[in-house]
Amino acid sequence: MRLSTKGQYAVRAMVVLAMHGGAGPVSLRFIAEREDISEQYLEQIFIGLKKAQLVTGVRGASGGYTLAKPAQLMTSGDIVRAVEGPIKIVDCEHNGTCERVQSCVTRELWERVSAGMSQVLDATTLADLVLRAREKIN
Amino acid sequence: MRLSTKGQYAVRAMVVLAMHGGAGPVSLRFIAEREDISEQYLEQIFIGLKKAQLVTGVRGASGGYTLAKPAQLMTSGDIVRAVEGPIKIVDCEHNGTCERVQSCVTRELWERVSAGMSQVLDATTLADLVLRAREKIN
DNA sequence: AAAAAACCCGAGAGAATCGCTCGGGTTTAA
DNA sequence: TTAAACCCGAGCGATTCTCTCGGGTTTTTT
Repeated sequence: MRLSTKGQYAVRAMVVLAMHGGAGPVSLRFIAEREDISEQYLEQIFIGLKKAQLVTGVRGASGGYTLAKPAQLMTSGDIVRAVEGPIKIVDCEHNGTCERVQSCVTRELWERVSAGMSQVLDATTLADLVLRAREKIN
Repeated sequence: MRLSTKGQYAVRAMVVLAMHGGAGPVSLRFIAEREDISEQYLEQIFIGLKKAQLVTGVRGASGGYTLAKPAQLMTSGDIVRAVEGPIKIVDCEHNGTCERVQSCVTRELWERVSAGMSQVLDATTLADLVLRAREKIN
């Protein structure tokens, strides 16, 4: 029951991206040094972010990544889902048709837990995180 | 971001235990067959449950396990914590003293997510689960 | 035109964790 | 006395995680 580093790195990287918002694309090298994350690992993470249309890549020298839409319109849930897939704490195949009654009861429990997680993640926009970060600095 | 089978099995096993509550101790073999879980794996899980004083073992022939207290006084959070440790989605060592501001901001996020999970888990007692299971049967 | 910066991408390697199994106990009811 | 059941540590195969390697291609800068 633990979020992999991929999800954690993704959110941290997106905060960096959002904080350097207006000033052109931000290179992975910059983020990698700033956050002490492997640059090549970041590349993999950004493939997911790009696929989910949260960032747009700018190729060539002095390129990098920019947000694909305003930080207000992007939640931490979007980011986590982009790199980790759907937010669910257990994966049950046979939907609603369990032969064991007990496991069906627990399945409902896990779904409520997953919903609780999603609720927090979807309620927090990237803009919120940036705001908190700026408050910390001052 | 996924609960291991240990936590899932633990809750399912406890539901079985609670449903056969009054009628003496329930053997692991019974639970194992009923829930299609390895008996020896269950043993390991019950070590945790016992350590957390959620069950009491009855040794010898026709022994087994019983709930250590009423199902109303036991939450799914207690059970999960007993076998999986504290409910937290990331583990950050340096508490409140991050050198990187961004990661501290995300740390707060993960804590809120973990709190969301705990809220659901601690609000659901074992008695609730049993009630839902009985409703399903009828 | 050339070089360098940066994204793009698949494959795989080392380590950790998961999900058990094995092989031994000890205790107690029948 | 036998068998059922709990008790317990060690370990093993498979999977997943976290990252590296080695190649590209694209575009800016010089």
